[in-house]
Amino acid sequence: MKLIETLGVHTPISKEIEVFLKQNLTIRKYQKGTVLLDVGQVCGHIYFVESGLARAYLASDKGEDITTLLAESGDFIYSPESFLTQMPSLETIELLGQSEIVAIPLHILTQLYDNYPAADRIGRLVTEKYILMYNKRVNVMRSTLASVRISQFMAQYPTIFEQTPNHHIASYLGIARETLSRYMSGKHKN
Amino acid sequence: MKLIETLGVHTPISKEIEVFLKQNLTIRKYQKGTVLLDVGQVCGHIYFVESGLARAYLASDKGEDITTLLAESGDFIYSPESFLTQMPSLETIELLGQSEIVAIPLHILTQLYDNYPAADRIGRLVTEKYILMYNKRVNVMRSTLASVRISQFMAQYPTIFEQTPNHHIASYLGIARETLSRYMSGKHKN
DNA sequence: ATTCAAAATTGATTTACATCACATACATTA
DNA sequence: TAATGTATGTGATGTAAATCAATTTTGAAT
Repeated sequence: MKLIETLGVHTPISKEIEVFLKQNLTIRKYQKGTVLLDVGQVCGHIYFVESGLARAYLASDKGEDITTLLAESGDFIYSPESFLTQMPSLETIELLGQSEIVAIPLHILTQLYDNYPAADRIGRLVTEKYILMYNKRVNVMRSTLASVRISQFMAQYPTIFEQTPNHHIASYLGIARETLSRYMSGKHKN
Repeated sequence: MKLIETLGVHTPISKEIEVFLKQNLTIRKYQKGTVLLDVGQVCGHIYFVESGLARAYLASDKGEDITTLLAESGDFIYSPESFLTQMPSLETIELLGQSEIVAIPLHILTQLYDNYPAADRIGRLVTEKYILMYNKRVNVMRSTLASVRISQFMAQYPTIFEQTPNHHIASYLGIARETLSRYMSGKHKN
């Protein structure tokens, strides 16, 4: 499991925790288009992408949906709003390609945290890493220029960039799909 | 200490931890303009605002600085990039008014986490709360319209909004100060 | 292979906002 | 209270990117 590996990056993970995780979690293969979480459901799992690609999105007022998160192999994806507050989700989570996913149920996570104090630390460190990620993302989003947003994204997530349909990336970056297209083919003014 | 109160919102905080914190941390009063962290220093503390107002900012290439965070009474402020990686900070943290601050040194935090397993959980929960905050912020930043950013900010942080100079809020939201000014006085077209 | 739908490209037009430039108001210190 | 700096307000102008409108390309399904 890549998941175990990923969790162990910050602190070595104890044998007991590893066993607990292996006993309670399984990798499952899903086909492209599978919806892991739908609008209105309470997000009861954190999903870990062992392989493949997933995205979360909000249905906007005007038809078009807004991609809020893209996750590749080694990333977690879930609805923070819904999972952490246990309120119905506004987001949908779907798979962009055939993927292997480990779904971590909330109750298993709770058991983990309650039975293995060291797990809280792992959880904290993982969460801190995501703080850094979000922080970087806010800084990218603040820069008005589409070109900057695009190049930063390409540099940071080359794999996601090449595997994800352009219009999803555009909405993730908060720009029009036509704009992304023009920058990609070098047909913007200047 | 408001800090103790704030930490206890999610999980009741044990007497031992409370004592440990009270023994190792103190509220200090600083005057307006005090710089808590300067560019190039490694961020060695998390600052908690007991009262007053603080902001973090990046010096941009072109004169103008970019406000990255505003913190009011009850908020934490620090440079996540520098604190979590222990690399020199790109950000400056300064006080916008006379404030009472609790500076939490990294080594105290480490002691806390190492000696009181329950502290990891508190840390995790606090960190998770910030995930929600950042998540919301990314969504605000994605909406192109300045008017939306402004009204969301006003609704979410009314106190900060009224107490902070407009140009800092503008740069926090990624818009020109003139634009904020126009929206405030209703002199934008439409 | 043929058909159909979804995605990407490209041009024309519009617009929200940045930028520039200056004026006014406010605050801080001498 | 004058003087200097800092913050805000307002108009004029320019521009990056949104929007509108087709068209072409790609991909999926039968």
